[in-house]
Amino acid sequence: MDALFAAQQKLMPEMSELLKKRYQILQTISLEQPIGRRTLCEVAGATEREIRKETDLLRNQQLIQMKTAGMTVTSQGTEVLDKLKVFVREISGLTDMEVQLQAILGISKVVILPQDSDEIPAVKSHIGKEAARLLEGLFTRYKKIAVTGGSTMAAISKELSNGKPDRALQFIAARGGLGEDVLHQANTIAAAFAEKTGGSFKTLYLPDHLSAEAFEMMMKEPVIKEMMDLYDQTDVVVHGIGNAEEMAVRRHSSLEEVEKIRSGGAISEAFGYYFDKDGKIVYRIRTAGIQLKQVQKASTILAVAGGGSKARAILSYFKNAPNPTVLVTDEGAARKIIELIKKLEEY
Amino acid sequence: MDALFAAQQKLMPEMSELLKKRYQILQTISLEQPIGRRTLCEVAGATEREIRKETDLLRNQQLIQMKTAGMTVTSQGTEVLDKLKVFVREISGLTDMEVQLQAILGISKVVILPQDSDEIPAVKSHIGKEAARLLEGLFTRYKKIAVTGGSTMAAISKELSNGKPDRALQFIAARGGLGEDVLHQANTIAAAFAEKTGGSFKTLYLPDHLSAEAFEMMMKEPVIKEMMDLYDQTDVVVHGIGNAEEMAVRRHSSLEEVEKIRSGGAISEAFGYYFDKDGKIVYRIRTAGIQLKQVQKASTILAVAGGGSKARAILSYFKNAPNPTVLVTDEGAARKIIELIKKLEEY
DNA sequence: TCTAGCTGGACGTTTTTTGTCCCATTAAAT
DNA sequence: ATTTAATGGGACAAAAAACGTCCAGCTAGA
Repeated sequence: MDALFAAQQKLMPEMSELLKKRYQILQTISLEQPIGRRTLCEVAGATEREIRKETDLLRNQQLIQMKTAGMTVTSQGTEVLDKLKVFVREISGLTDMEVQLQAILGISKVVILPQDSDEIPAVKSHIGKEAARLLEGLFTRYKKIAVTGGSTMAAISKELSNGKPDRALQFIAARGGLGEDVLHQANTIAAAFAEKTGGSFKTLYLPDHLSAEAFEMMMKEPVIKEMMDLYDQTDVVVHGIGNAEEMAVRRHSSLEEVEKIRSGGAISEAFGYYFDKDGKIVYRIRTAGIQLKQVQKASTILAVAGGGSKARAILSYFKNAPNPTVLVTDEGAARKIIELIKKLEEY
Repeated sequence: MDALFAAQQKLMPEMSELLKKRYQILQTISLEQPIGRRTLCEVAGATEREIRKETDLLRNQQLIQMKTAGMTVTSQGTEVLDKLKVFVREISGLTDMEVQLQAILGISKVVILPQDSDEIPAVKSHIGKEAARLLEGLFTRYKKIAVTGGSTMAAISKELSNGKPDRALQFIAARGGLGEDVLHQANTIAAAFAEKTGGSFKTLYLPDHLSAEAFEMMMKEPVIKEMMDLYDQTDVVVHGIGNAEEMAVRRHSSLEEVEKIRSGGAISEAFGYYFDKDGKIVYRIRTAGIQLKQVQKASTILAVAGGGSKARAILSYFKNAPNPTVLVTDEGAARKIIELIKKLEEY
């Protein structure tokens, strides 16, 4: 970092935290605008008084404006956001952590966003936005994109900008699961991606859990076979990473399954596969969906997951993750991962 | 200024004041070390609590250390002072003001130091230090230096660093006045300069006010004549600028003299000359001392004066000041001068 | 027309800051 | 050797600021 900034922080140590806090608030407003005070409190994880104090200041500084519909960021505000982006990352030590994580996880690129999405819901949007930007950067080269479900994936779809539509883009639901909340399943996400980008989408309506016979039968259906072929041609895979047990519960897995997952020591889950602490596959849902081999064949894989609670899962999944994977995560998860690694090294 | 800093200040407007305050405290400690809390309060013009709060912070930041003898600046502290020097000047708008003043006063160089020496006594030391540094820069080229009296000049002598002694340096008392406080008269100052730099000094012990006859008589004395010759060879003149009336009072001038000064509309005083608002000479003390013509012949002239109360005097003196003059002043005086000029322009 | 969500005002209750002592200690001066 | 004047640190009541929390009035959109 610049020596001048170092000196500045030496003389004003409180500056760092203050800057981060205000930046985060301003950024959240920018993302959710127009947004009211109360709503902002919840989404930014702060008390009403605090939000009020800061937003009053931001208004006096002409960085935001307050209308009856809610608060909006002014042009000056977006400019400030833009100018300070790198700086905030720097003083949060995010750049350093990104390099560390790249080494730890053995992948070529990690993007870390400030704060912890477990504590501050708005961080999920920030992650979504960053992932959306990265994904958009791939659109010119790659057109066949497989997407999974989950709230993180939903956040990405929200942040995809409706730029010039690209009809060639094709979003493929990576799994046919109906176990989850409709808004967060792969099918819905694929549709949302397609709508935002002007592309098309392919869905797969099949329950996650099928008996062996039913499964075999279905796989012979032309509609399903077609999807299987698409998976083979996939250029990009975008997926979240979940905690094994949480996912099992959310999917209403049978007791038998839960037992397998538990006894196998499963920690993480991604596109229907359960991994243990060494990244070995413990169990996979018998479902129509993308296969691990097919994922590994993709040119680029975008793994998106944030929050301290996801740290162990991320670490587990990346033990054997394909090399071209890019991870988008947040500070909370990143710090926890580094902490876990340090503890491991001590023993 | 850098766009990044502008954005930073937009988001944290309180930063600017805070930085200036802490910097000033740290700088004062650096200048007066070792210094105790109480003493620092007086010299920095702040309450005990405030000083205490800030010094506690500075200590936690390892910029100063507290011993029983007083507070001292650590090596980190001096480094921070050094790094932030330009920055503090920038955010105080001093650089801008310097350019403005150069134009207003019609001279080539102005140096402005933060704060107002009327309010904060320590600022006088800062002015002294800056003037001392400038003067030291001239030592290699110029050896014959005429100095006047006054508390400002005394401040310079205090801040002259005892670097490698230069026996060739010669400090000449510009006037022989005995009217003032001994510590602040030209003779004492010349001696102090010489002691700090390892040079020699020439003094002139003659009362300021002499009858015409006595004056003529004395001028024929060889000791005096020698001084007069020295004035002709002077390379550098360092002088303060005073308020006319204040000086008259301090010098215990006769009623007759005071009347002349008053009726002439004298505003400023420098090396025994009194100037009115247009820079015209209203009166001069009949004394053995450097002549205005001799001052004008010098290669460099260093005028040093600070504090809002000196603004009018500075403006008055510089109406006709020699071009190669360099002015060292403070923010208080500078702002007041610019304010006065603005008012003048309005009418 | 109605309702949900927005801002701005208000106010009692903490929490922090502030002003002001005194005290033991130490280094210098007598 | 003794005094003196300065130092940092501790303490505490008073003042000020910050905080949590409510309500009123308004506006945009359903």
